[in-house]
Amino acid sequence: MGRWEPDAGGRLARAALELYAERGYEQTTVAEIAQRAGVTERTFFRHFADKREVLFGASDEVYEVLASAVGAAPPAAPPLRALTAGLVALAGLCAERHEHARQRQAVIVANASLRERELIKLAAMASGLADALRRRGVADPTATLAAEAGIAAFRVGFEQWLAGPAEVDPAQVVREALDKLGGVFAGG
Amino acid sequence: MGRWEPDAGGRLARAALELYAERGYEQTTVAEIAQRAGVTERTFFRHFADKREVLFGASDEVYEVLASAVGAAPPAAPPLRALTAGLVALAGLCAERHEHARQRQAVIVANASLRERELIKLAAMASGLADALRRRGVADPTATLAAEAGIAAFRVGFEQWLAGPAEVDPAQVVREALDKLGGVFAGG
DNA sequence: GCGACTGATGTCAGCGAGTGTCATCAACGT
DNA sequence: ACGTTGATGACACTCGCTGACATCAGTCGC
Repeated sequence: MGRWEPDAGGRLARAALELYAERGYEQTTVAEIAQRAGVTERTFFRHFADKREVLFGASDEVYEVLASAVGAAPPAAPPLRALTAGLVALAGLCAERHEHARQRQAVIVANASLRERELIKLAAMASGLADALRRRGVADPTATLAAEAGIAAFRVGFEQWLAGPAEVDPAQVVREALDKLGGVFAGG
Repeated sequence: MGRWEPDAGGRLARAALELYAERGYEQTTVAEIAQRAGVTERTFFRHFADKREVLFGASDEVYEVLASAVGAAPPAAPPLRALTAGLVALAGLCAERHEHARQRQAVIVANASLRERELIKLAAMASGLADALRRRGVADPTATLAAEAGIAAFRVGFEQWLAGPAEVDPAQVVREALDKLGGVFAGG
């Protein structure tokens, strides 16, 4: 065993989510989070770039899943098919964590600066998705547009899934959102 | 004439854009902006909620133009037609200000927290756009999806317009972006 | 074993964003 | 003239965040 309790980052992330949920993001100070995690304020900022980032640490894993699922689609598959594969894989990541995702989302939507941070994470996802489509030979601006629209559909589907019961398959809800979006442009 | 020079807010907004462009957003302090505008730091925060908001003051006007153009489309027009009308009207607002828009955009893309703020403004536009579509009888989640995708297309078109010569009509570029996006879902 | 090194943490000083509060004083209405 | 209003100044304060240096268990080379 080390000089300190292990997993300081994990303790900080859990303490932060708890406190943000209990009393709100703005009413929570970094000093309080650090105290609950048993470290100093300075250590918080060694693990997370800022007070918001503590809720978004898992983003990196997400980019990889998205890109590899898009790349794994059959080479002859049209862009929409590859896009769907990526977003369905993304949805799969959350399937087992309905309650955690719901609590986290409740904290985020309750605060404007957390919503800002979420939006830039989604934009980064869209950017990575567009990259993955370009690697499949989809040209710009089509790749960018498809990625942006796809992420929008994902977001809408994800919110629907959060609002519903835990048994529902998030991947299926995301598929349906993409279908609906297709209807806007195809059916008029 | 009042006790002070008039239009303190305008002077602050101009001073801020100048300084952000000259030396970067993070290297500029609010005290410096206030000094260049001839007021105190406290006065800056009476005119703008924070250091970022000084670049986004015109947003309110934007929401109104968007909503009224969507509402003004013929009642029988399909959602895509109404959506296009709104985004084209929005593009028209910028037509005369190519250089100003370009400088402002350069400042924004150079800084992550300014990009965050821009994204939440765009999300607010999408939300208002979805409202306007719902008032036309478009049901959710179609209204939300169409609005999100439409804003994505607007953004892509707007960036293309900024990158090109000032004579190009931004409305036309936005139209083309929407067409391309339609191709993803229609043509496969 | 012993010393050098590493790496995560603590400690402290400090800057800058943003807020609450009260004072000031031209303009305006009565 | 007199009270009111509204924009501003002045000042103290909290909190997010950073840089610099100290500390010390574990580890590696010898």
